[in-house]
Amino acid sequence: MISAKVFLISHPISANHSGIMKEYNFSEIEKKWQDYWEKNRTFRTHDDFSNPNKYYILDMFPYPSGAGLHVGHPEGYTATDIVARYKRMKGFNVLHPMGWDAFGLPAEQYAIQTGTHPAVTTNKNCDTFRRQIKALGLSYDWDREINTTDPAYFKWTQWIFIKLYNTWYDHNTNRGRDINELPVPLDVIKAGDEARKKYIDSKRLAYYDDAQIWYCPSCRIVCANEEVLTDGSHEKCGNRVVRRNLKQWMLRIPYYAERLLNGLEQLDWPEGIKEMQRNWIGRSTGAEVDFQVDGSGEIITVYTTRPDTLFGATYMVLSPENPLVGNLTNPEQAGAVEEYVRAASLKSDLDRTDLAREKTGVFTGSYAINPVNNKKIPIWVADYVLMGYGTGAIMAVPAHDERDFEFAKKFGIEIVCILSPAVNDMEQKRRIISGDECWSGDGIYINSSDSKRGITLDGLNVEEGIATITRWIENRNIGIYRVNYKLRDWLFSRQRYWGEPFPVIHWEDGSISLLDEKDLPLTLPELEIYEPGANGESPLSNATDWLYVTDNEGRRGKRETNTMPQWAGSCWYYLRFIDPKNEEKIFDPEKERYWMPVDLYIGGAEHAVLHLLYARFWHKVLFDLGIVSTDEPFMKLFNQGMILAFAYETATGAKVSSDQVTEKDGKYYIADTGEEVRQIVAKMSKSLKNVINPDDVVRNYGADTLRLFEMFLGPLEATKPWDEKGIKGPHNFLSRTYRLIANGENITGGEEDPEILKALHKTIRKVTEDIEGLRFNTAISAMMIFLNTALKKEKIARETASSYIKLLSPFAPHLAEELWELTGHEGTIAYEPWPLADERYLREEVFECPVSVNGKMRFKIELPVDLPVEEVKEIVLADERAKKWIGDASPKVIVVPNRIVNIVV
RNA sequence: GCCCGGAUGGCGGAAUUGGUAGACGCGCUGGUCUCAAACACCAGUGGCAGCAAUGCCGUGCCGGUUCGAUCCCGGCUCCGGGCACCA
Repeated sequence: MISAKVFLISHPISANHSGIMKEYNFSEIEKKWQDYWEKNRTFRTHDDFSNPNKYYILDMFPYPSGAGLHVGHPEGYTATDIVARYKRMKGFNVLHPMGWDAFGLPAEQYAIQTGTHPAVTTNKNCDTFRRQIKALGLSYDWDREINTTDPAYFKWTQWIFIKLYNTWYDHNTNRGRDINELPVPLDVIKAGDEARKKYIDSKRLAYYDDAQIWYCPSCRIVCANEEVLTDGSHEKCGNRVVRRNLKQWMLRIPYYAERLLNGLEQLDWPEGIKEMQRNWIGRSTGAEVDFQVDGSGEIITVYTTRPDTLFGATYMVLSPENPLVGNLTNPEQAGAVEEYVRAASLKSDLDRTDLAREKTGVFTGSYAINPVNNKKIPIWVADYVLMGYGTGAIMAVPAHDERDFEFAKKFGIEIVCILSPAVNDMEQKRRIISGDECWSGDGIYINSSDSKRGITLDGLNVEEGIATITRWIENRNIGIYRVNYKLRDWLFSRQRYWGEPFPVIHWEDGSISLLDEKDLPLTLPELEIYEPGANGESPLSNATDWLYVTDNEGRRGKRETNTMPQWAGSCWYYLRFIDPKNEEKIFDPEKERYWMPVDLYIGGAEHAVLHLLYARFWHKVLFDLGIVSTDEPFMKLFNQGMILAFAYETATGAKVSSDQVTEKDGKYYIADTGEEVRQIVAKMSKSLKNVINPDDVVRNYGADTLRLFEMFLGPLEATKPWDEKGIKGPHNFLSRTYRLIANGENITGGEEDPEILKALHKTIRKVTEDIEGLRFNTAISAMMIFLNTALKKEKIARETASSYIKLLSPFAPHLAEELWELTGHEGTIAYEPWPLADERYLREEVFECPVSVNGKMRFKIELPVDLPVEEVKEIVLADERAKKWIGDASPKVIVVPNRIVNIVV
């Protein structure tokens, strides 16, 4: 011992065995290879149609915010990059592009405050994002970079808008068609040109109309239904939205509801996302039923999913906005109804989504006739019925609908139970039948027959009842089977400067025309003031030079001053990546046929409904018009989970900025006051000051470590907390890898140790399977296990090292390139063939068979693989350790071949 | 309220979907190196009892099916996400 110490002291450098050891200098390595890739354009994608194996892998492109990247971005980008690099090594022609969804409010807000043109801000932000992304070593083909704010790009966004305008939906063939092919009914033609134009406009997928829409006074912008949260606030700014009537561009997405719904089935998407889209589309089936109004010629048509409960309909409700309200209100009730309707319109402005939601309503004084039994039922007005869904009127069945029940109870309206419920609880059954409790489940009809009208439901169950009554209604011509959707027209304009201008002119005679394709793009004018008007005018209304136009005949017109919402650019960007520089066409159809559809699309779940539904809608329209070759754009979708970060709050729940907190003995305190705070995990946000910037991580540990760490954190889809303490693990793994392989002395030329060989092939198999399944955390763990095995041996054959470097290369590409070079290879590793697992090395002859007694593992015994069951039993029962548990009993033995033996005593 | 997820050591998470629970990593403990520390390296590490061999307990809770349950079934609790007067 003593002499050894003396020896070591006298040779301090050799303290780390094997002489001079090169250290893992990640900054140098990463810089070197990023320069190499850039210089050699290593990841440029060629439209090589001769390779039938193409793989289009796409990230949801980011909005380049001023704050730059946070560590959530690299998570998805690293995942796609691993797959892209892996697929290249598998011989696929890979399309893996990146671009910027760069229209948006923040740049415009900044322009309002500072007068800086949004394009300037945007370009600066794009530069930052590009620099940060390049520092991560992501293998994008930068020659295909696109930017939605580039006129060369939004020219085609405008072009698609013109296509939407010139398309109608043929419900017979269920596809969109050119507006010139729209058959116009004879009576419309007879009614003249004006009527004909009106008819055609009523069929276009894009239309301009007065609509009651949500308006955010704080942002001075209209919002799509989807952008308004349940509590009536604007999802962007959190302020209250109000109802307004404004002329706006709308898209008739509901025409595609059925196709958008059915199309989901063929898609390899997370079930949850598909379910959210289904819910959003909100298909329901039922019937429209006509009710005569007593003593008047009026008819109220209602939509109901439960026509089978007609016998239980004891009143009707009109939405306050329903145009029939005026006609159906009798003079005695007029005051009360007017007051209610007025209050409701105010309420919809201020408090439409009142949480208390006590049912309110007022009687019109009129009655309707229930067609199944001729009974007179009162007609009410109540705001729990919405004008925008169904027909804006309902038949109310309080016995079998919770909302109607609540309303009827409050206003003392009759409750007639017509369905004996399928419940065992006799007391509950009694309550339901007597109308003291509501029942919306299945059961057997009672009181639901009328011999005069030839309708009998009694004795049937709900399913049979719905079918029977629907037939009866249709035969009697008082209604019709109907499919309904929650999905509404999509409000497609915003009162903003920084968006795509509509290629639209409004003429003084009230007509609208769209620009010619050859006049695209219509670019934005230069402005001094970016602020929108207080009444919802877009800032573009100030651009007088740009705004006014005169045609050849001297007719004067005004350009559309609204711009498109941010969704427009992201609705089709994946198509432009295919042929991003094409000036003649949106893209070359041959290239489109080769590259589409997107094989794998990765992004955050926050776009589950909006972006993904809109993009699918546009895609289907383009498909119907023969512009794209596939019906769906994104075959496989995967959502990466959010990365959360630690944040701190006081005992009262007040949030404390992370930079003010210090840790001591596992507890957290505010540095200045010493007050103890609690550590929580929360979304990264500026206000909590818990945003992690990837630049810092790259500087301290390197991009390869960051990539590995983000992937090692847990399953890609999981929400995970960012805890930088753990980053040492992946970093160590990389430096240990470097130490093993960069050290020439460890690399041998000859035969490989059988144990390492076996470990290698197991690793190849595991890593390959895990990349295919997007399970990067376990792939990394498999490589760590391999490294541990190899390090124990301190020697590794060159061939083995090469295979291992290849496995590592999609995850830690810089280090892999460096090691590839150090082990004597030339050029990039990016296109080297992916290693194959050789079954020969994977086959086992013996295995450690666990033996359990009564289901509890007791000991292990080495057994040959595939030993016949009887022999296994014999060997196991003969074992001393087994005898200890069995004693004198004669046990039952269950043998699961090559897996486990269970002795039952 | 409804619809989707989820709950496993001190922590992030594994587990071939009915067959050895806790891989891998962090952290922690001990050791080597160091004047010392950091780094690195080696060993250990679910809890309880025991010097130990070993035994008992253990995958949010209660119950069930099974030779055997983290996994399947029934009933809850809590957490995350989405939707919400959609007739």
